[in-house]
Amino acid sequence: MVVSRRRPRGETRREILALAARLLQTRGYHGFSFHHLAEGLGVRTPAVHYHFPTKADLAAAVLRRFRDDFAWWREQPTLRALPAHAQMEAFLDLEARYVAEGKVCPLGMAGVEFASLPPAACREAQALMHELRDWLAARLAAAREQGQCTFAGSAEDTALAVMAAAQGGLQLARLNGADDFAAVRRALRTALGGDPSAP
Amino acid sequence: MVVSRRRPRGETRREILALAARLLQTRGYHGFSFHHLAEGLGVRTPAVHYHFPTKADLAAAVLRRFRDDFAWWREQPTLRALPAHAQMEAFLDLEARYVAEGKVCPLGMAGVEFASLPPAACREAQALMHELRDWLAARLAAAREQGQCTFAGSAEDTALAVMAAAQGGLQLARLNGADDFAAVRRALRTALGGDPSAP
DNA sequence: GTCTATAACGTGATAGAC
DNA sequence: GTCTATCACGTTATAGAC
Repeated sequence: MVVSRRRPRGETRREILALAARLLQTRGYHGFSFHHLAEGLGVRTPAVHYHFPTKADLAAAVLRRFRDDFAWWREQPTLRALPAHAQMEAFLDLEARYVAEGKVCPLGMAGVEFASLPPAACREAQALMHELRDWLAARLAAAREQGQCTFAGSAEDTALAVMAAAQGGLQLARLNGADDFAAVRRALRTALGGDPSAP
Repeated sequence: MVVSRRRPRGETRREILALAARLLQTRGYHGFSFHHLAEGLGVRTPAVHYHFPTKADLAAAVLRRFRDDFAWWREQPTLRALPAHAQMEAFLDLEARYVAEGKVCPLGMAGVEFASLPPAACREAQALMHELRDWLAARLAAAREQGQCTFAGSAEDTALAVMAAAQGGLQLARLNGADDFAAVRRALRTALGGDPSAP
């Protein structure tokens, strides 16, 4: 016999993670509360605590899910079929979507609030950063080797610069409008020796 | 007759602004309280409220002071005597000092917490961003005209990219160590056509 | 799994003495 | 200018019923 539920099993947990991710990317860790979460989901705060005992648990889980999502995304056949430089553009497309949603990069949030973030959340953010850096550096190195890019300097330095420019660009876009992220992206394309007139 | 004070007139206000700036750049707006300020200054919280009635007032005043400091800095004769590209390097030196102090760029903090920041603070941050962007774009345009840089694309786009990379680099440095800011800076020099082996 | 109720605490802010 | 005392409120978190 099936007991009726307002949501399927595991659905509330997923919705909490999704809303918490959005709040983390728009208001920062200290800028939202369990009340924001509960209100947004149509439940009470203890329901949230049932799924994530503490706010620190929740933040770590959200960042962990960013890592999982990235690991999944980068293994997609449709992505892996693309040339290396197009894979990097696809990553910048992800960031561009954040702009449209008024969000910043989770690594930007973590960087700004690092000193006041729960330790477990810091560790997840650091792991995400390493994974993203290594992936980007590999794409950049391959793109240069295959003549799709012409940047000088090491792929590792360049990967960090691309990450920094992208997350900084998201933040500038919040201060001054989405065009500023587009401007940063144009400058990035120019600097990497690709085609600056691309979308 | 002079009444003795623990601090000279106006000194406490300055110290509050300095400590608040440091806390804003390390913990974010929602990551510090009047208690942090009072404890750090050896006073009680109402003493802070005397100088800045609300936290919103304080945040706006701190960002206003960043604007004033930048306006003063960029007019210094010793800076203005430098070639345009060296002026831009001097700006990156300022950011590098933040790295050593474990701070992020105030514009990064404002970008991340934008949606939960007091309106007056948002306006000051936006004004600072515009002033910095215009100054950087002018230096970059002059540097290219005088053959000190060789970047392609518009000076405005490039200025935004430099700002984004610098503030993103500060945040990455918090996650993974100061070397990452140095790496971003190297990549920046390479991309702008300067000498990447500079300090 | 979600609820009501409540505890325990931190925070922004004010009143009024000194 | 700074203090003590205090307030109102929001926040994280728990207990126990359903």
